[in-house]
Amino acid sequence: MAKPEDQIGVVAALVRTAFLVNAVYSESAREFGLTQQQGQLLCVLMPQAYAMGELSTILGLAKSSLTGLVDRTERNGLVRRDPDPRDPRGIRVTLTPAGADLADRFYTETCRRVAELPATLSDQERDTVAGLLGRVIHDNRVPVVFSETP
Amino acid sequence: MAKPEDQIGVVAALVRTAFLVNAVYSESAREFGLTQQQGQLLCVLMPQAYAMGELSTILGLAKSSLTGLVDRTERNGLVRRDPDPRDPRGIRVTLTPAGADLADRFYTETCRRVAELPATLSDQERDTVAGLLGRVIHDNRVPVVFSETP
DNA sequence: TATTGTTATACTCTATAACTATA
DNA sequence: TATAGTTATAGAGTATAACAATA
Repeated sequence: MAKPEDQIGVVAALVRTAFLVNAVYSESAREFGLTQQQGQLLCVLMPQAYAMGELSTILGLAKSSLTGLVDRTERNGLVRRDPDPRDPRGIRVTLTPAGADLADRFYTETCRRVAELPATLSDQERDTVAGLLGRVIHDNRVPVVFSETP
Repeated sequence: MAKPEDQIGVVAALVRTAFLVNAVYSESAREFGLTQQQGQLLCVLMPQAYAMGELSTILGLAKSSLTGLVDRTERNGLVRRDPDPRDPRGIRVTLTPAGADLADRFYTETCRRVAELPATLSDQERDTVAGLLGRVIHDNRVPVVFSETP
């Protein structure tokens, strides 16, 4: 039972929730032999391929940081650089079959773990949180780094 | 206006909110010449000093990772290693005056930015989010890496 | 000239294993 | 023996600046 003095403000609630989710995400990635960043890259690529510049924007990283991340993930056989047929300068980063398989499994397990976090909320309370955070996400134009229906 | 098809599940809501808050936190730290990790260390140390092992638990890092983080933050003049009077093996990591000052300013500005994220929610909706996430935090024993009343 | 992506360089962050010093 | 913390090592993540190739 939450006592009144347990009530925290929305800022601390958001920051500490982020810390919690982050820890769960990292731990899940780790158990699949991924870093958090590589796991995030795989999740972004699940629905479709992207150019380096697009990934840079979506993930909020400098382009050269992306080069390194894709290098390492490619070296692990999880993604591939395909030429962009419409622009010889560009490439499309795509999941390999092994990458798609691992992404599926990582995604499923991470969803399972994150879903456990609000275990003590009622179904209706979970819907309420989802709806309100969904508006925060929408209004702040958060990129789709993790979609519920991949 | 959120249309029904904008409704996302609680898992995606949590993961994408974490991504958003993380980006804001990092960006704020960066503008104060801090990394996200150093900023987090300062925030944890605002209310009190801690031993290395305690910080390791609070931040979820290996002890040797803490050694490096404290080394770099100490080199920047923001924290200090004080001997633990009760155990010559132990130390207490403490904010220096410069560190306390920077922590205050970083904390205040970060709060301001995070508080803007739910700008389009009503006061009551913000309270609802805070209450529900507060329970998630409580039930998952999230360490106090960021308190609302430092 | 502007855009796409990579390279070179320099840090920071992190973990594992081995170590020192003290309880 | 167990605990507190550091060192050694290796790799991953990140940014800035300079670069190459193409539009």
